[in-house]
Amino acid sequence: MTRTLTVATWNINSVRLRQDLLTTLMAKAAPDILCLQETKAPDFLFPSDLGNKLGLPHVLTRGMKGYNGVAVLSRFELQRLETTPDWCGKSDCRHIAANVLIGHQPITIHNFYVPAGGDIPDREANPKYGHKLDFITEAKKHFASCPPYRTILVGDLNIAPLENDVWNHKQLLGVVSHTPAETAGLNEWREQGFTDAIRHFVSQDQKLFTWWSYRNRDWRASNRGRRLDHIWVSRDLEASLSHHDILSEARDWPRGSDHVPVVLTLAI
DNA sequence: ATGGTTGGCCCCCAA
Repeated sequence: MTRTLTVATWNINSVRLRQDLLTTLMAKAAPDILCLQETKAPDFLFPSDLGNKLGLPHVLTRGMKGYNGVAVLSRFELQRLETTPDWCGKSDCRHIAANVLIGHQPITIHNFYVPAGGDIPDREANPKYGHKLDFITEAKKHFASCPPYRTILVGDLNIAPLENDVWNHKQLLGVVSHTPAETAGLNEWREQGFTDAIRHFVSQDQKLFTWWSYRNRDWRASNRGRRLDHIWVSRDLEASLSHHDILSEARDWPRGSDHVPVVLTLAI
């Protein structure tokens, strides 16, 4: 029997401030699994009724005070993967993983919030950039040691890997999120057994963005976007890729995030 | 070349 599984990822930039927008997202995209980044809420302050309200009653959170924070909300039962690495030894709530109990064989989901990396693309001058590169290297090594199977990896990876993942490739080569060191690192991580599910549907010669800075007067008119949010699937799931959606309209939702939701449907 | 905005939280940091 074939069924569909729809996964959404969204850097929501404060879950407590934007609960209403999640109701809107459910009405538009109806994901079975919703992965959030930058929840900015410690677990005891994560809205306790949110999952039930959205029809996604199985909820896992990893949050901290003020910064970062990730969550998975699911229509299906989740088994948390407890033995995930402590990335860069920082215990900073940037990753949560679970098995989704669906059908005869579970699907594994990884939800990442990769460090943004600060402004200066130099690890000596800017330790945050070094942290970002180290995080990517650790992630690559981790998946090299346990190759993905029936696995979906989503998140705000804070890197736009392709020329058409940014509004101006040449101008952004020296800007954190599109430097050669970052894009090479992200490609090596993905090559540990994943396919870029969104680029499976959208040709590499098409511009594709998931984030537009708050610092533009009119994000749609200037369209200085970047594709920072990604969904990858393990290669065994490539044949199951069914369709995708990038909800650019969400950038105009009242008091919205600077990121928009990315949605993938699989026929499994 | 610079500045532009947002959120959380302790008057500044991170994005």
